[in-house]
Amino acid sequence: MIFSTMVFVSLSPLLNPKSKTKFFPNRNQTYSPLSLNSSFLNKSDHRPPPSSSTLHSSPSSTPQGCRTRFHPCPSSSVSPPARITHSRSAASTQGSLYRHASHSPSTSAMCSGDPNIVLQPLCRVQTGLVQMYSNCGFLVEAAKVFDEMPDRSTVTWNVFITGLIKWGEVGLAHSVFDLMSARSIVSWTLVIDGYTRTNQSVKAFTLFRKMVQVDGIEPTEVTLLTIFPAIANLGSIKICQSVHGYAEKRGFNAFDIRITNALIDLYAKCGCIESASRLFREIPDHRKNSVSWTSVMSVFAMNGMGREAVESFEIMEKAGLRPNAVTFLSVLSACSHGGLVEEGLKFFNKMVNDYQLVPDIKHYGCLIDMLGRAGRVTMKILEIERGHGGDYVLMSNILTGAGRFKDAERIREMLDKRIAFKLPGCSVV
DNA sequence: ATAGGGTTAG
Repeated sequence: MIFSTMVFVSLSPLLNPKSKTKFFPNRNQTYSPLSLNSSFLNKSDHRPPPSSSTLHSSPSSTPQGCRTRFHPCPSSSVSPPARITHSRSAASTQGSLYRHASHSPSTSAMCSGDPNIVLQPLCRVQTGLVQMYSNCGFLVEAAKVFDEMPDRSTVTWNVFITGLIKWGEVGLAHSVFDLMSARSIVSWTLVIDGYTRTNQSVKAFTLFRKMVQVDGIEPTEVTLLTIFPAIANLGSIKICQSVHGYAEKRGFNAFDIRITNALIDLYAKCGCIESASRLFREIPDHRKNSVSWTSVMSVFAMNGMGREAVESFEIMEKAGLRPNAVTFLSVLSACSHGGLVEEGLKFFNKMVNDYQLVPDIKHYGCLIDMLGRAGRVTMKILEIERGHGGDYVLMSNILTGAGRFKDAERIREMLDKRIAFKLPGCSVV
């Protein structure tokens, strides 16, 4: 079939054994998923060294700037023993699914010879295979199954595109997307999302615009939430406004609080504080959730409006909404920028004691920044830490990173003393 | 059967 050949050609980099290693950068042992008792995917365990040129046809493959969850590590997410287990079940599943198909309720229909009904279960099984391989990072295997499928549904294509994007092959995913004859909104969203997450904002927005303007396809709320970070990255208030208008016109804004919250953030990042806070004010109170408040607090934080952020926090709390770690980060950042040291410390206390939230490096970063402006850095932080069993080592590392070797040294000493003090206590118990 | 992050320091 011509179509199949086209797909094959476009996937040839994936099917090229030389490119295999690229997908398993952390793999320290090689074995194939179906090698145990499958012959239809013949794998070699002795592959030539990676040849990046076979795949890097465009800079889009560059993983730099990608968010981490975008590039799960194959060897950590799927451990070798699990893989072997998986391999066995994959191979046996294949058989059992086929058996299942022959005993399924549609057996009579299949016997009647209706090709559509016969093909559907096969397509689904193979789609499942493509998905399984894609999720595990076995893109070559996924491509092979995909290529050899006699019949592919839109879901098959989407599943394969998902796999390619998940493992950083956005450019390749786009090529596959281009070959589709019937793209669903999921297909578009996937590729746009791939570009957004790899910081290819122009490509993301170009594709989004093509989808809406040329192909006349309506985005879903997921598509919009996907395109917002790209627009924020472009920093264009004009695009921000036009997308906002679109969302408003289609009713997204009214029916999905997530869209409104994301728009607040988008306006702020495009430098339009007034629009951001107006958008927030226009949300009916009963629809405001903690993310809405957090978003508006971060708008205040960006502009040194500490008082307003503190005030927002209090209103939010009174409304019975529970702040999370991000909420506290916003308010701490606002306190830091607004010079509200006492308030900032109070919020940090509240976070740890009242809400039992564990501060991370960003919270400490805010604290350091805040206290750094006021002087007295180390002792103040240690006061907090002593009360709440915080992480001295983390603190010490932060200070070392900031060039405060002397302070870091002192913290280590205190840590040692603390351990020395604690040990006898433990032995009594 | 397929997307599925509202908000994350400096």
